[in-house]
Amino acid sequence: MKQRLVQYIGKALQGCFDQQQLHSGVMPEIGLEVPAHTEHGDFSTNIAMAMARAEKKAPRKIAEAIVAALGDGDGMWDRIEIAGPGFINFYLTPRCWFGMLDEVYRQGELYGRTHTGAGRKVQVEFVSANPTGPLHIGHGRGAATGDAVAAVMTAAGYEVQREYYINDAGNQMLTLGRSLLLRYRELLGEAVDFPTDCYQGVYIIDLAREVLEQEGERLRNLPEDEALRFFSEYGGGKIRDGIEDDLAAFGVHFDNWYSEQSLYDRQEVERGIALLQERGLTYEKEGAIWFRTTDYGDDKDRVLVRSNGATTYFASDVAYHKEKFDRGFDTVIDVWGADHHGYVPRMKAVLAGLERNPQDLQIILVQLVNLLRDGQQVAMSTRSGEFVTLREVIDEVGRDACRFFFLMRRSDSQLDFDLELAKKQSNENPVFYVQYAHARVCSINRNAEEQGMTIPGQGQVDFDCLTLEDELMLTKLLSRYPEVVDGAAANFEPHRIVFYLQELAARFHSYYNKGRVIIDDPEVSQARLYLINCVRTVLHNALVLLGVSAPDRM
RNA sequence: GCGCCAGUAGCUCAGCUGGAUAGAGCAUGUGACUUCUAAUCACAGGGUCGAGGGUUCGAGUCCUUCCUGGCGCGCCA
Repeated sequence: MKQRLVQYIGKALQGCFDQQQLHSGVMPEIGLEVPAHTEHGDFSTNIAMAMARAEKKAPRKIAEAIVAALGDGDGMWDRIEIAGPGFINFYLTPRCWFGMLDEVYRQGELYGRTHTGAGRKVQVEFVSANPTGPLHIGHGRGAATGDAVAAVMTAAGYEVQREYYINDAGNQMLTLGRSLLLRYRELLGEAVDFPTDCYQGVYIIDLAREVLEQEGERLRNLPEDEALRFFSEYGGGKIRDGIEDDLAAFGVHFDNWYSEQSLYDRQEVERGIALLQERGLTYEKEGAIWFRTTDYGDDKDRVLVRSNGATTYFASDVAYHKEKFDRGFDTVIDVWGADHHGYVPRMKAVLAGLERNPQDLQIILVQLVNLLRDGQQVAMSTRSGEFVTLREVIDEVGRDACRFFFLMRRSDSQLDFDLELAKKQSNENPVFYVQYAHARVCSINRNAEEQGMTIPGQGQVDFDCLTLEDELMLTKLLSRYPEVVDGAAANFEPHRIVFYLQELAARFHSYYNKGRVIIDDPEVSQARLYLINCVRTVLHNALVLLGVSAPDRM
């Protein structure tokens, strides 16, 4: 709809230039928006004002010329008005709007897909929690956000891959192994002094017990390094599997699990460092190798190789991101906890060092989650091992509520997650509100079928039967859905889908309460059924993007 | 000290990349179930958009200086 209008305006502008009505000859970008107030029409453009400077002419004069050139639009609009300082407002015909319902019907589950991404390859890397413990609630928000961003971008026509980066190299795996080994010995009755820098959580003890049951006491007499290797690998693998299970329970599935260790095994880390060295972006100081990230806006240079010869986490990140682009992605998106925001400048510097546009890497920072129960904060501390796991929250409040809550706010604002509220089956809970709208349509469908009616298809209804203001409003809202998807994709903001859903559900509930869909007049009933099933389609499609189910009854 | 993010109704938050009279949910108050699901709806009150200055036809949105809160500033991962 919007696109068609933009084309008309473009044509009119060209006409004005050709006929010397306007002189600057510069085709401006045509901004078309839905005005906040319905009195200002269905669409509004500010181009006359935007052109005022170049044309050296009053905006309203320019608007008049454009409007004159627009003609009648083949019945697309009732009227066009020039308003305020020079807005051009379009009032489209109901017939034109209701035609959009056929689009929704025809495309069905595909309605809302666009070609904006033009098949460009995008990778979304998210969660990427260390395999040293189970996922907690904060990871859940990252998972919901990353998955929804990937879904939204897929809908917008990008080719998207979901990737999980496993930090399975370095000290932490040894620490995990040591933690397990010590707990194992403890279970065998040894007196163990469990260090504070080991992982404190009870899941470590559970894992150690598992090992004991499977392997017996034989590991006790293994040489230390051999035992450590066993426990590291065993623990890392088990915890990784657990993470994968938890994510599956959350409805999140990755296309690829990428091992950090594999970068070392394939000498990618060395290659990455060498590449930066060849380009003269590094130097040696005090026995360490530094990357001059300050050249690209970072506030300090960063170490790649420590004076003891060990590479840093940053070094493998250089290799990892280099390798991502080698795999042919046009855009790479990293979803990080907001506490890592200090790493953004150095990662952007990596892009510059790789001679890529820093814009090709987008970093979504997800703020921390404040877990509440009845308004009281739930204390959490990863260190002490006292934290609420994602699995516990899914089990308690359900996957739908959990996902919806995580996506209700823009990701860079902090989120209060109240367990009691998320569980409540009441009007305080926005998840059910939206799902209920979907279930209601299904319920009406069942009712209609019981009365011997069939749900109408395209061409089987007379739009002239849709005479109510609410019916027109609903239709307009449905027609905006693809733009909402585009906007959410372009800005990496899945919460826009949530807000749209709430608005659509509200409009539908309101419509439902004002009158009945099925009335004595079969033609009107048919038209209304057609409309509300378009609503159902869009509710369903949008919920799917968020990973939330669309139930048929509640 | 430096940097990043935030500050909008009593509370939690939107605000479509600078547009017209700043919105929603919750909470509060009143009303609607012999009617396709009341997990719903209708109506009402509620604002110095943290503060000051600037940019322009026009600022919640951009620049700047303060104030407040969160986070980050390792040859850790």
